[in-house]
Amino acid sequence: MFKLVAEQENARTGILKTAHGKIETPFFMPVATKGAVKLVSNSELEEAGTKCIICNAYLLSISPGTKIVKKAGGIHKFIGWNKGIFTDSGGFQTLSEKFLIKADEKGVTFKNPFDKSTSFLSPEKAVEIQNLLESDVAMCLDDVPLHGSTLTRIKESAERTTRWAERCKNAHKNKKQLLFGICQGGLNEKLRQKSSKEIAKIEFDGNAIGGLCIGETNSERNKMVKVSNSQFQKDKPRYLMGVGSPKDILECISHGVDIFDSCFPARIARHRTAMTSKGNINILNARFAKDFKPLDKKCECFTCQNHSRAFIRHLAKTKEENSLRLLSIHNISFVQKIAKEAKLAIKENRFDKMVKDFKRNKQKVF
RNA sequence: GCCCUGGUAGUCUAUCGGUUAGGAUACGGCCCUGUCGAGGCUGUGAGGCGGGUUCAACUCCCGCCCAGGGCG
Repeated sequence: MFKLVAEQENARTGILKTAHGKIETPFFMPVATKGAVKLVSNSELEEAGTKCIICNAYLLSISPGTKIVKKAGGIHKFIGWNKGIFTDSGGFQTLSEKFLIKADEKGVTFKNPFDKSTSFLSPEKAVEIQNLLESDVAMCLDDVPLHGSTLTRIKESAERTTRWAERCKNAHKNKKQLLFGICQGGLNEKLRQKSSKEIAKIEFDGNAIGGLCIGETNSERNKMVKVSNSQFQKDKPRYLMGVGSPKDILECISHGVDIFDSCFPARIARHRTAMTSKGNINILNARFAKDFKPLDKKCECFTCQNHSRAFIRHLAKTKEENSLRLLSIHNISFVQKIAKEAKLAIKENRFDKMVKDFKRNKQKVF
């Protein structure tokens, strides 16, 4: 299922075996909430170096519904993606006022975002949906406390997440599908440690770190990542949910994380920001009007091989949506390249140097 | 030559005899991290020129300049 290949201090590279092939870690999953990464086609995703994406099981269960996906022959056939697919349970949507109506021990009641109906999601239901979708990796339903929650609330959510994790494990029937547990614990070291230990004990196929990237500082996040990874089995994949940026990914790889997912690269692309080795740039800036260089000098993505900053800026200025697509392709490629280079660097025992070079190269922080 | 209308940031425009002259766009900056979000926040920047009335004028009056329209 998961095999460690090489390590350098806490950083590791390995191979995750799924029903749709082996995926080398560390890897980054672009977010395809409703079955597609916004503005980017599947072939463009592949060309960008994507081996795995993550969809949202809860949202897919509302539209088009599990029946249609099943009839299509499973989620891979439905969305036309033959590589890895994780599905998120919907737990993260509890953070959004637009979704949450109430959450208690039984599960979560959500507003349906597409109409005015409501739906109920229990741990069992979340697993059942993901079983029916036939994703490669299913995620447990967790109870995520908002950033800044009281200790009482963080404790409640962590304990409930463990109970829900056990229920998810018992409900999981799809033998071809892996199931990952998720820890909580907010920013409290003891609760985070306890939660991670409890999740590890249930013996999932992989362990995820949840409840981060919701407003905490980088050092707070890194601390929690270290705490969780210290409790997780070394021979199981570790997935940090919600990260992110090149810098964050590199930092967390150095703390032993194997898998990442985030809407960040694609979202900031839609907001006209391009990631470069020297920091993020806002392509709308006047200084790019006559800049005929690619977004990033060393990038080999479709965008950088074919188009200049000046052209992309021109498209963005004139509100041509293709500009956002080109930026999305670039940012996803950029992050994929970081993950790929990290993998090689760990194998060659020079990952620490890679991180140092990366940070030195930048004029500002990502 | 005469008449009319109008001159407010780089551009377009709102309002007003008295508080920080509002907005759009442009320019600059910041943010976004298990997505219903191609979004959000923010900074710089303005009353053609000269005179008059008034306690007080971007605002009312006069002249000039400029622009647009009309008549000859």
